[in-house]
Amino acid sequence: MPNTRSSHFWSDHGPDLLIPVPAEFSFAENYNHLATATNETLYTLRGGKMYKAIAVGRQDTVVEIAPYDERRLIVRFLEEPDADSPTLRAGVAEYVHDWFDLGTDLAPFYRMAKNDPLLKQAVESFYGLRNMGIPDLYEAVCWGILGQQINLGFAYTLKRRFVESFGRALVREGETYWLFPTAERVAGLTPEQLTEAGITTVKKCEYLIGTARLIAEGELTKEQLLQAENVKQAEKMLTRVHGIGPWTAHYVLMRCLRLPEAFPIDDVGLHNSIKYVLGLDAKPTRAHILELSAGWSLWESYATFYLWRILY
DNA sequence: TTCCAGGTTTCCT
DNA sequence: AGGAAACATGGA
Repeated sequence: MPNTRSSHFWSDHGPDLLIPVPAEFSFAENYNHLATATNETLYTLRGGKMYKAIAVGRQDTVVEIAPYDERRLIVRFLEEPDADSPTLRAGVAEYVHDWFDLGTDLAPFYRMAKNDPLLKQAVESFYGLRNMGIPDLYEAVCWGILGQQINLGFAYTLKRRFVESFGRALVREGETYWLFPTAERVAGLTPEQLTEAGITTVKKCEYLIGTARLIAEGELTKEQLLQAENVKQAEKMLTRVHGIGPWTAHYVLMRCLRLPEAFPIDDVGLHNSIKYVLGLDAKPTRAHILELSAGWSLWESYATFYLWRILY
């Protein structure tokens, strides 16, 4: 978490914000990564720029994100009367910082990966790609649940139905931008309301509501998870929740809490990527993956993220 | 029709 | 603790 008390890590540029990026950063690689998502609801790519609705406290806003120079991003507010609000500006800057994972120094990862047979090609091809995350805990949990045991295309369809039924639409400059449904909103829904909205898998509906209640009641928070002694304990805090198994737990720890050693080892996409890179006839066994990843210590999440990227 | 998809729960030694 | 079986839905 960047320090925003004594001095901003970002700076004002008229009504816009300038946000510094690390050396190991490529706007184009991150843009191309976002572009691989088909049917995405929660951001828009247009003319080399990213557009995203962001909630800061009770305030909703929409921003445009683009490269400013080699070392900075520029963030422009779209039709935002409160663009001079310090809390809104700080909140947006922190969100962007978190979304792009700008606080991680990737140099050690690249030093390790350039000698790793599985990662070598990926880190060359996608140099500057960050683990673009899901800062909101409920959104991260939902995306994990929605993605369980179905193909990714259908998962995006379910997410779109969920967001467009229970999220909030913001219209700016003639375009619509969506905010993910809040846990507070979904906590008050019934499974029937979700199935009627097109979430055809009943179990997922129950899980989406159950986790919404926990999070809305403050019984599952990012702060609690970050206080865990280690990844094993954080995993346990998550897997005791109905609908969250080992895969979803590590997915959330990787994309939201950003534990570097989070490792969704049972992930089918990871298996397919390893199979592809090594030219295997069949998907690797768990033991084989443990062997291949022995040198990834504290970079398991980034290794997984880069291997996923290969598949698209 | 069969198989698989960014798994989880339940039940069983 | 660790493994097998049941589970649900859409797309290729």
